[in-house]
Amino acid sequence: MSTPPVEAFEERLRVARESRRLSQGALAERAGLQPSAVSHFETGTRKPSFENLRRLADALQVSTDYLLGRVAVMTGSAGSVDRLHRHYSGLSADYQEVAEDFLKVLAKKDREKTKGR
Amino acid sequence: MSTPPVEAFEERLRVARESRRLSQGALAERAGLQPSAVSHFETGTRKPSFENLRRLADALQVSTDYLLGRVAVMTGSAGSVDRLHRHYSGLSADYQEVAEDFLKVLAKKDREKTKGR
DNA sequence: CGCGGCCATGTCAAGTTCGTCATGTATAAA
DNA sequence: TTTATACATGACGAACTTGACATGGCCGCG
Repeated sequence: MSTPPVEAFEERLRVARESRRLSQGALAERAGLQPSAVSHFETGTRKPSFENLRRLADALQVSTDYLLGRVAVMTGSAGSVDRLHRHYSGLSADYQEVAEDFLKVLAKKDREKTKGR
Repeated sequence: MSTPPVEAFEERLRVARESRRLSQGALAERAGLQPSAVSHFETGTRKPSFENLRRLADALQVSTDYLLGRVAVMTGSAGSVDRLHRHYSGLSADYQEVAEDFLKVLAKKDREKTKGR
């Protein structure tokens, strides 16, 4: 709750690039792109294609999930939830929904139970 | 040393979809795409755009890094897995046990459903 | 047999990104 | 001022992806 939420792709690309201390031109060279292309990406006038997204992520050494705004940080694996996760991630999509609904209900029940301290 | 090297995007998309037991049409519906588009992606005749890559990853609950072939495993790390975890970690200890047992049963049921490969 | 789900493949117009290049602005150093 | 760097912006045609369909093959089920 300290840093402002960097959401959009344009901002995240710029943040990642500046954290690497690269100019747009330098990043462009690393990624095999035109300097103007990088500028277009950071100003939001263009979105990178499949291939160029990969190049940007490679050149910047960041996850594409971060660039796409799918995750907050560029860290990967968790740790303590693994048992639950193992069971859950193997489920079919339909069953994942069932599992999520069930947990939601469970959480609500739990909260009610602990209502009066 | 067991699984064949799934490298290309087309294969990874297919693997991820099948692990969720979704038809191309079902995935298309979840991602808001045409069924034919999914087919094109899996046969390699098209590459998804920026936006559609995100949709596919969201619908399949996989990382875009996995789909792009940037990492070996498809760690969820976004979306419903996080939501699930949030609900789960807030539970009291005994409720966590209930949740885990439920998930185990669910996983077993799911496996039986897909007995024949 | 026919029917329906699943999938591959193709066509079409419309939209977007591509690389390339030119131009303009701003800042800083010589 | 002159020079250099960094960046924004726009135009251009080529190449690509888009959604919306259509078509056909393959298979399992009644």
